[in-house]
Amino acid sequence: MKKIFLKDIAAELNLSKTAVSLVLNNRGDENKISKETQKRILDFAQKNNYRPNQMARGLSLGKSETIGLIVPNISDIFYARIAHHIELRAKTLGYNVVFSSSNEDAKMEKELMYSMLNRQVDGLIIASTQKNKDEILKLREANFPFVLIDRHYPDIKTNYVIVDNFGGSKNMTQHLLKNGRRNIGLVSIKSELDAILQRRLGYETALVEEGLEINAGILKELDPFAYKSEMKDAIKDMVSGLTGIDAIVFTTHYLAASGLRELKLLDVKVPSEVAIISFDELGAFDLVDPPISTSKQPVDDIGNLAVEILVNDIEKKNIKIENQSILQTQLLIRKSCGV
Amino acid sequence: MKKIFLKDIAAELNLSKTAVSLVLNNRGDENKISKETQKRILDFAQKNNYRPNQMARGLSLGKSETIGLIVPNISDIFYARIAHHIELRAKTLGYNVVFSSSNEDAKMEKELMYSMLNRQVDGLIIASTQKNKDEILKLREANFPFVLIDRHYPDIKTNYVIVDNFGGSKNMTQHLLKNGRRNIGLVSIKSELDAILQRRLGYETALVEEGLEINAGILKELDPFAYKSEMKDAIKDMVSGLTGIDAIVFTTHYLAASGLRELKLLDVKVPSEVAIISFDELGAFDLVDPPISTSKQPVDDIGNLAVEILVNDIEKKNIKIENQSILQTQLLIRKSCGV
DNA sequence: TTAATTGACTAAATCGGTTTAGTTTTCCAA
DNA sequence: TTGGAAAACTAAACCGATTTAGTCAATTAA
Repeated sequence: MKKIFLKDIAAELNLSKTAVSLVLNNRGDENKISKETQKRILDFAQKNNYRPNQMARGLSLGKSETIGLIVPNISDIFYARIAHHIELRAKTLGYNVVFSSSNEDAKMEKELMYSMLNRQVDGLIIASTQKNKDEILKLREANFPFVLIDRHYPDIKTNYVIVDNFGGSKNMTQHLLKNGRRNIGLVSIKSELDAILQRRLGYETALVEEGLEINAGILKELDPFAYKSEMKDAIKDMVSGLTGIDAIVFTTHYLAASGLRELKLLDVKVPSEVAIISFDELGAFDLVDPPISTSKQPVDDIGNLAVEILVNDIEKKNIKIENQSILQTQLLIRKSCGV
Repeated sequence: MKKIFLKDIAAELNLSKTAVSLVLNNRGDENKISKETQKRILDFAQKNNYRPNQMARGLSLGKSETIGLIVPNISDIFYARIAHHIELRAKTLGYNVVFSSSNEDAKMEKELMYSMLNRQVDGLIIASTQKNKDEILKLREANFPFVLIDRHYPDIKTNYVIVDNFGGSKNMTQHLLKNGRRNIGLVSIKSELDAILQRRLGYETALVEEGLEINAGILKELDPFAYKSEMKDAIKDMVSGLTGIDAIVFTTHYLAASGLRELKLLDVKVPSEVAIISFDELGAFDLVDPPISTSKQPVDDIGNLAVEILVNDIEKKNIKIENQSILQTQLLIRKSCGV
């Protein structure tokens, strides 16, 4: 069975490429192709398993029915899940997904954006490094459809779907306070990501509102790429007699996992000596010893909404969708914070 | 800054599209374009940020410098990790990656294969449902480059990269035997996947070689989509007085996670009453209570090797690469099996 | 009876690249 | 001084679709 092209069908049926193309694109009626001819074309195409060359189609139409997805790292379960939801939703709307990981590298991200644009994606969904302001502005200027997820540029007005990082983090901290913890540390990453700043701010606000002081000594910010090695000292320092904390808020799941590992190595009892809680969760946080409480992000909603906003934009449907969405996280209380 | 095309460059510099195209594809020298002209073209293209339309290029060249990746589910951490390695390796070799999830559905998988072919991917990497023999044969017949990963078709000779499921599973079981467990159950999924069959076979072989009988009552095969709800009964049944097992082998990570959940609900002590071990692992198996022993798959090697074999095939480089690879798993012993 | 309309199509341009088969001009050797 | 080769290009075909602007015959309206 060899490949068959539009012109083959046309030749075989003694018709023009035009007629065949129109019919196969469901525009036979409006172009007054007789019912009979339509049937002949459809049947023949079906029988010979005709599938249009999408490159040719894309070139001609100036679009590709493809969405580009750029995330920091597809092997991060959080982004993998979002990717899955994006994929599913996109498929139901007739779009394919091309993905790539930026590895938190601004240059790479920029490269990927252009690479995808050259591949004629119809729109982009980006969990950005937040270090490509210029490129984002260019995209917007060019009126190119895109949606930011997870991370947005606070001072640029764009479509985005993020979560309430501030609120989620404040909730977590308040929960610890409510349970009598007074000396709560924070382990975060060194980063200018707004999401991370907001989580820190949420933590601080909860403390301040409770009339507590913020103690810089128990506020650790680790290098995003070296957090595993830096974690040992950070934890050791926090639980030492000097600072003697009774709880830790982790601003992201892999920090919590790593932190718990260190706590165990130091034989610190969780939650009796130190309670912990994490923003976002890994797959098995409910199985961990102890099960870790989290502010869970609605990955399904993030993915679905992003696609909907994007496709709405691409197809200029003007269905009214709120395109600056801040979703709420869900506080899941498990043993790790003592109740 | 508006988009600039080949013909714009040509017009601007008073040259032909041919000259510009040749130079931009690094074929100026062999086509005797003067150094000076080459420099003019290169400079102008650079300055104006020229980026060729990949659809046009792809249409013309009949290739796209894109690899298609089909996995059962990108939100499964196992496939997400493989995807990440595939992506990294592909990028260094100049390829992009398009991915899609088949959701274990043969029809969907077939659909995706054709959809990607229509998008002119240069090659495919597939973790197949193993239910599309005909399509795989067609691919092979058409001499289309592809590599199977994780799951292969045992009776079709193709490129593949898989792991030694039999050996890995046998090792796990033998480890439990060595530690004095005699009544070892198996929890697997109902599936014709060769990988799953091999894992079961490895388990059975270990028992038989030890002179033990295989007891169908403690060999559970759950529905792949309903395993969560079926797990409760399966576990309850296995630990009941009648069958009274002292260990369980899980053939995949999510079964282990789910199974452990149920064991905890039933207040079965792991590993003192029942030891467990799992083929493959989630991100946090070392943090779980108790840390779960596993046969760990080399996801990085799987991804890298698959890309190498594929690109070698695409580019017909004939570098000698073994293209039927069976990689070894690594037995990681943790507390869950009692030592 | 004739012009206008409708029905059922088609030829050729187009999308933005790559590539084949030349074309000029210059230079050098016989 | 002339023919062949080399240097430095270019015109036009091509990839496989979509789309614009028609064509031609039959029918309808005036």
